[in-house]
Amino acid sequence: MLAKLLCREGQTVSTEDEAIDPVAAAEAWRQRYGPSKKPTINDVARIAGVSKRTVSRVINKSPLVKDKTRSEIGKIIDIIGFSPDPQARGLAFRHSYLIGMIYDNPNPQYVVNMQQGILNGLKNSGHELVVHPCNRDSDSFLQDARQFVERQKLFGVILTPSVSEDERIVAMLREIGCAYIRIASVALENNANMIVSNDRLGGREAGRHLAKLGHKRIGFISGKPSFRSSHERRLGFEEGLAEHGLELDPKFVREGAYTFQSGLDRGSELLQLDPRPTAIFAANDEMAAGLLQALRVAGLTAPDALSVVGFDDFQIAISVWPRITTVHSPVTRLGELAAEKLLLLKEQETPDTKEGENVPWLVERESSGPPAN
Amino acid sequence: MLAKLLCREGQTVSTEDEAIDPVAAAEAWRQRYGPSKKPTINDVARIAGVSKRTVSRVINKSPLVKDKTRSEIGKIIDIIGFSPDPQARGLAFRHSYLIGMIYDNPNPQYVVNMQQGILNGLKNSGHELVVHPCNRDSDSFLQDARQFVERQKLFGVILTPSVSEDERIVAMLREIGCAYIRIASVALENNANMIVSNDRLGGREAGRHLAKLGHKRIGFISGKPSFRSSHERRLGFEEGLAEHGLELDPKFVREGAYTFQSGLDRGSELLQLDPRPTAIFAANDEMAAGLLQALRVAGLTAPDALSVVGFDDFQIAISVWPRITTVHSPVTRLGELAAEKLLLLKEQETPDTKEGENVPWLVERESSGPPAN
DNA sequence: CTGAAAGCGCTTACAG
DNA sequence: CTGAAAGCGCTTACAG
Repeated sequence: MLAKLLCREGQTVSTEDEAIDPVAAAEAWRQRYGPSKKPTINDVARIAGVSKRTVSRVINKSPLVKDKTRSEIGKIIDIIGFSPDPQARGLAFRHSYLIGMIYDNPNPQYVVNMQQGILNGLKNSGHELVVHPCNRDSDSFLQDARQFVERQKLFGVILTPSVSEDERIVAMLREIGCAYIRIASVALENNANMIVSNDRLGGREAGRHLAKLGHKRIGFISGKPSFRSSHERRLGFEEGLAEHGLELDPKFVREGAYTFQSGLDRGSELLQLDPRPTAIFAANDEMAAGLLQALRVAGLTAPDALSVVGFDDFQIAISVWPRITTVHSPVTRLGELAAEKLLLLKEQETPDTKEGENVPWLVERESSGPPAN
Repeated sequence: MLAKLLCREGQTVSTEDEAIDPVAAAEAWRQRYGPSKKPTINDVARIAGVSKRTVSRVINKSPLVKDKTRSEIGKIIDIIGFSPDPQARGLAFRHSYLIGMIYDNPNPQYVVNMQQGILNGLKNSGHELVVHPCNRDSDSFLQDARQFVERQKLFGVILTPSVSEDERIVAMLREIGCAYIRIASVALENNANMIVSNDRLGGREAGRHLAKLGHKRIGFISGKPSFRSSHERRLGFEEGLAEHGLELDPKFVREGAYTFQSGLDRGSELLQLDPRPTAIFAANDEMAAGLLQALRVAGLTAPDALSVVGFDDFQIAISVWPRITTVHSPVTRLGELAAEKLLLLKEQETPDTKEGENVPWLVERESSGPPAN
């Protein structure tokens, strides 16, 4: 019947008791304008024979639409390939569909993995990721961040360590009403805004590992004190040692900066001690690699002269020799979770957070073994 | 005089022969609404006593504005802190102020350095960077990219290797009229759309270096054939060798994949040859590090058993031992240049490209030396 | 369950 | 050199 109607000159005809076929009308539209024309909400409304208000309702999943109307509009949208303009939508909604990632982590692999994870979590949500490195020590730090968020009217923001630990920026975000998720080694505030990587648990594994191997003189190279993760990794490490009746001797502890060079420098210092430690836990792989370099410079090798354990499990851990026993932190997964949580946050839904889901784990490699003496 | 006027109840009064002081009016506005109110073009127009059309003209640097009007409006903008909403502007202009970076390079340091460079080049331009990893082998590769560009109505796009070498995506961008800059090892099309890293020149330095050291049996580990940079590095390398009457023996050439593991695997193969090469150029640092690992596995060391040269000069080159002699490629600078060129491209200006500005250079370290035999 | 009108914050012909 | 009106593609009270 409809087929017959459509045959007349390829046009649909509507009479009082016959409805126009929306599918056919949509196909005709696509036919007429070719594949490159981008339809608007007005095109959809015209084809469907409804107001754009109604189309808007189906876009925004309002329940106040008759099922039949909804499904017809849905079909038309599919056929003509309509997708609402995020810019126009954003203008009306007073926000954009952009997620900001604000970071100051110096490790490229951390940044890229995190980005990848966030992007995974954003997939098919219609949101895009805009990246924003920052410098917490800059005078314009807060102002830069604020301008970034306000100008782009960001949908929300994901903060990674160590800027995620900065209460100033968090206060600012709250003040301007910007949704945010903080990724950090430990819960810094109520769960709704946090993704926690539980670095302490990872540090504990490192401590247990070295203790079980029989080490007694055990050293530690930290990150900068402004990095909370470094604290957590140390606390966990000490817990792991304590389980075996050991404790960290302050004279075997040095402050690094999460860089290769700091691992090399602080490592050299520790190696000059007499007696020197038989094992050292570096708070990240980059420093552990530097420590390995220090060993070489001193004419020593791991694990016979010194056991080395790192944290992160990035490529560097398996690019050096011996390969580094380290704690694996699921960075990409953290990014994914952060993105998902941010999306839920805006939907006012209560995120069903599985507590303790992210647990780092130990990866044993060749850089650690029993103590020599 | 004006001061007196302003004293009356803090209001400005205008009489026939006295103009309102726009500065004072602007300050009063800021006073009244507090620091968090975001002004719009209408606020500026109202305070200045002009139409918003005129304000729009000064925002867009139209010459058709009287100097006095322009400077007054400029002052008001500064005082009340107006900055045009990119979303609204974009809606009217039919494009956004977002730059897309489309990449498929597997090296995190490359990606992060590139991003940083692009961001540097975008600074204070009012544009933001949205990142978009892609997979050239995916069926939806082209469609994904197209949707990304069209949905966000991107201002322009920066393509990095190897996706920058994909003619399909470039054709698509041209078809939909999206401005783009391709970053690549060699000019792939007319200069206006290219930033060239001249990898061949870098490869030549590597070749000269090993030739000068006296090596004769020289090997090469390439990247995947789909990476143009690998070709260029090899061609340059052969040029450098040729200058000294040497050429690459095919039996010392292996195909890697720019990864540590491929450097390890292909390196092991080359080391089993008899006689084995006395020097190997790996087309990137990651593979050179893998090659060093292969040496260790074989009970050999660099540079006495084998000289190793890499390419990139990333952190890995100085994290391993011996530190890798390599070719430095100014990735961050390339990103910066790409961003600047893209901005100029849209302004219809002819970019004044300094040809051959980006020249990679050799960095000598401990992994290379004279041949043993 | 649906629609006509106004508005988000800008710009662009068109007049003057 | 400047302005009133319409428009970019959406959404939101407000009616019905």
